[in-house]
Amino acid sequence: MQDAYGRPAVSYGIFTQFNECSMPAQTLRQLNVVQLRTACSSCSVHELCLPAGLDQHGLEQLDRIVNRKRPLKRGEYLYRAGSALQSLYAVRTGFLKSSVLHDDGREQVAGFHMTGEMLGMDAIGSGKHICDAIALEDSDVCEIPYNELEQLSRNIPALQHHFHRIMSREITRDYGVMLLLGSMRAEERLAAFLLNLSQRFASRGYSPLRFHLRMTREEIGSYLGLKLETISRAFSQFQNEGLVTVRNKSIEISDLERLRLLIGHCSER
Amino acid sequence: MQDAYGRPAVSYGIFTQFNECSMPAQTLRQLNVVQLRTACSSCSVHELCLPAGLDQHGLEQLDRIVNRKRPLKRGEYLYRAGSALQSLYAVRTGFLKSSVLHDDGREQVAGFHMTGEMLGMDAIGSGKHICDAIALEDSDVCEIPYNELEQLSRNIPALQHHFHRIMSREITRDYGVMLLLGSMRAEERLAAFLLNLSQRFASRGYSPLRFHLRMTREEIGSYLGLKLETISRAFSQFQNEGLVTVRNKSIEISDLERLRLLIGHCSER
DNA sequence: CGAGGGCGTTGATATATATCAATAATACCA
DNA sequence: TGGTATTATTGATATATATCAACGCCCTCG
Repeated sequence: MQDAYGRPAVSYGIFTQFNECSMPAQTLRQLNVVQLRTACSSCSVHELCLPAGLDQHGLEQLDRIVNRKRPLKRGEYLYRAGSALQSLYAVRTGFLKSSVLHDDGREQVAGFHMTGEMLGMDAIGSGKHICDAIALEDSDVCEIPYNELEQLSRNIPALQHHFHRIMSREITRDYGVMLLLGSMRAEERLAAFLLNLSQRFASRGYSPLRFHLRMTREEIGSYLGLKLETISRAFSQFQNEGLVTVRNKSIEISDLERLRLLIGHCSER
Repeated sequence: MQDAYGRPAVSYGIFTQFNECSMPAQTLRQLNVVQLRTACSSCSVHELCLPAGLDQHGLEQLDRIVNRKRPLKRGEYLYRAGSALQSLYAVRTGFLKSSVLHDDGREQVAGFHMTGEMLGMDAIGSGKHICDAIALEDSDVCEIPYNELEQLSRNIPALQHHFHRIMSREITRDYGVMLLLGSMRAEERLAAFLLNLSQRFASRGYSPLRFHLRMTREEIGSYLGLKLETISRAFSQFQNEGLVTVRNKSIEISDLERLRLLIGHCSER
């Protein structure tokens, strides 16, 4: 097995097998499922929205059950913890977070979701969502009614398998986060986080070295099990060491390799 | 949403909806899938091995693809990270752990698995297991060839749905662990862990108040993102406060309610 | 029965990160 | 446009947990 973040062999990003896509989001935004599939058949920015391996007929069937949701404004909820499962969602454009809430008010960000990624699978077990999903910027999602997906995937083995893979990768990602939370120190965690984002941006055709954070330091901290001040300090530290140039939410990775090396060599812990 | 561990509304145990079963493991051990289902139809110690809602015919079909594996001795591997996905596994009797490995040698226990729980779902995404699964005591598992399960679940909607629920609950559990690792202090984590075990033992008909830990302090620590000394100290602390009586691996919970209250009231963090 | 190794406990100390606090930069909104 | 709230940075200090170390208890196995 390979190391946590940034290394291709094991991907802890939710859906990190996006390696071949270089279609700009601008274009993606316009297309429906079938069009997308057609336009970019080797591209997998379509974990479910347009699964690999579906034939034309399958795609049309899938397209029929997928609805375009009204776009979300920044800060709007896609769903809330406790609400009944109706649909799974795939991010078309934008950026969302999932957060789990304690009853004592503590919040833990469980994941960030970007174009092509699915969310909502946590609700299948109990029929209710266990976390809030909130748009971190204006976002556009498509909605896949869960019952219909189940039914359709009974008829389309490739869809069924693809769906299982998506669920499984979410589990894989979660294990990666556990590893991160359970055994990495602050700087390692942040490095891993940046590398993961970098990779996810890259596979969507964006620069892996320059990107814009959509979340606050506090949200990063929550995700990484750290306080916002610690995130801030770690960023400053990276900047001092010439690893990264940080200006608010703009990130430029100056030395990807050293950032990678940092993980696992920061200390023994 | 409810609190993390020990509260019924949200269950972070892998498969914690076992509430109605009171059949001793001794009996369970003898039975095959169909027999079990018949013997204990309201009992769900059978996340997959005998899914709720399957009719007799469905059960027979399922039973046909499920193989009994040769029993595992303590310390034996059920599978290793990197090995190809062949089957998913359900614990018949015994106790296992899953652990994820860094390349730098760090190990993180990602979960403990007891009777009726499934493991191996992490491998569906990539076709390879991403963690090691190791028996912590002599164990007996049944093996469900993954391809056949997929195929069968296309014909049996109840099985399909049940399988999805299992995957989803694993995700739910993982979110709970993230919450724990990301926002709880040492004593809260250990309390949550004990309450979770308590609940899982209870739903299998064992005492929720007295049980035997199958794992070492080090393994608990790894799971909870803490060092073994910290686990040891937290146990001692609980004992001093009259919450728990600890004698090596035997645990007796003396004050379940206070143990519950400890979570979220330990500090603000 | 006795030796040895793994496992667990406990103490002293070190250290990473949280907390508290002040200030600065930025974004948002009237 | 300016004012205010949010977000980010940085410093000083506190604290939780890790680390290092010693010891004792089992359990196993010769």
